[in-house]
Amino acid sequence: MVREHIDALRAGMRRRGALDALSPTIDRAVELDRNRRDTIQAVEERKAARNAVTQQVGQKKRAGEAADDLQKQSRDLGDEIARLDRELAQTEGQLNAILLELPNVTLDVVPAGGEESNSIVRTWGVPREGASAEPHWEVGGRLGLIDFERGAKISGSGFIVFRRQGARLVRSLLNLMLDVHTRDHGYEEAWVPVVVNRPSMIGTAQLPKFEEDMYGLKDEDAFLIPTAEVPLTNLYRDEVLPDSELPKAVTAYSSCFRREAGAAGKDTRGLLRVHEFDKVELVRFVKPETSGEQLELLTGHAEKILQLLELPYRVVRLASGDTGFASAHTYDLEVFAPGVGKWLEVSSCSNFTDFQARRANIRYKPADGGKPRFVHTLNGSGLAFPRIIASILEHHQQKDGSVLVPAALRTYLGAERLS
RNA sequence: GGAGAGAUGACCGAGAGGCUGAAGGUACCGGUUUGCUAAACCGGCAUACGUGGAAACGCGUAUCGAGGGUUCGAAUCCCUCUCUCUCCGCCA
Repeated sequence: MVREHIDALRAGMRRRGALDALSPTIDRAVELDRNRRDTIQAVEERKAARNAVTQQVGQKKRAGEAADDLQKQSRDLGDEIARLDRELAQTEGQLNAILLELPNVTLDVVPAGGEESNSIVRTWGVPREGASAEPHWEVGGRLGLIDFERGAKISGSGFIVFRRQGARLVRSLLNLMLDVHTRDHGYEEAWVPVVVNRPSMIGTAQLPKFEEDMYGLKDEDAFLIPTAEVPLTNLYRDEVLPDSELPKAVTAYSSCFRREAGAAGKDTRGLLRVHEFDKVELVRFVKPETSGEQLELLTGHAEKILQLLELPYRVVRLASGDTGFASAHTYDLEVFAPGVGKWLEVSSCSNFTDFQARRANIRYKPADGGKPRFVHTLNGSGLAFPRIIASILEHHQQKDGSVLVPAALRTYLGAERLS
């Protein structure tokens, strides 16, 4: 597959600004592929020969004759086959390892370049003046909604305890989001494990490249999920979906776990970057030719929540170099937090094209009866809680120090104000 | 955690070292016939990789949960693992 798209692959890596780094790797892949096919031919030739000899042995034995010479011939071929098979396994292992390290090729709508080439696609709402706003860690602490100290005590830095109305706010967000996505946006609700095995992590491309970002289990080859994208997408790993079920949309709330190794000190204050957080995730399995429009749809679903929460936000199209490893096209949703004076990423909506589907082997059977094809997968947060909570505490805070609860959340929260 | 049973094509289910990519059935697709529905009959019906071909398709290899072993030869024998089921224990 790589063989046929080698030029597109090179161009894609160039747009990510990664061609220099990956060019030798790609050359190596081409070489390994050549090597693999040569070895396959050699080994299969010998297997065919052995099968023929072996059959003759059978005939002779049945006829009551000896077949010592043929048996020796077969044994010799067997030795050669064993050697070539080992060689083949090694080549395929190396090739596979390389392919797992190559990022997805971004779509044509995605500009080349790094972060500086990101573009704001649209904005919604009006950011509030920063001067009047208190940072969320102060609001949260003052109102007794967030207990940073005890979170650090019982688990470590970057673990949060929400209390009283703060805890209920988390529960309210979870219910609001799942209700809207299932009722208005047509998602099937799922509740998924937060522990997944290695094949699942490889399927959605967290592994092998990002193992150090993950919490691994000590006694088993399993991991805590960094996002519900992993269990949701892997729901259909190694399966063939009927055409009629596409597009398939699933959503789940889950805790998410990230080691955030190497991120120390950068935007880590308060709720901005934590090791465990809550999120409602949206995942779609779609036909390849529809994935472009499906990304717009999915992004709209996530935006809807921000609108209901009455938080000003902007939609940013990421440039190739800033687009995640597995993604071909990503919109980041950024919400404004006036207390910290920053736009915070609360959702990353991505079209993975067939990148994850190939790794996870997720296919569909076309209605015309053709061969199964890889689906396209998409996902996005809808939404991640901590930064949403930060923004709510900062954007909706009132002069008297209380926080006005957005109308959509009031019945869930059972209050109009956090105070 | 302990003891036992099992895993074969979309599904059910035979096979117990060579003649088995795999009987038979169901489902599905095409056809024949019967004035409808139904039935009967005939035919088709796996995937991946390699290779040849413009293509139709041909050839080769592999695949009976996964991986290893025994053997000239493994769906069939042996080992390990995974999963499912039953019983016991423990447990929210």
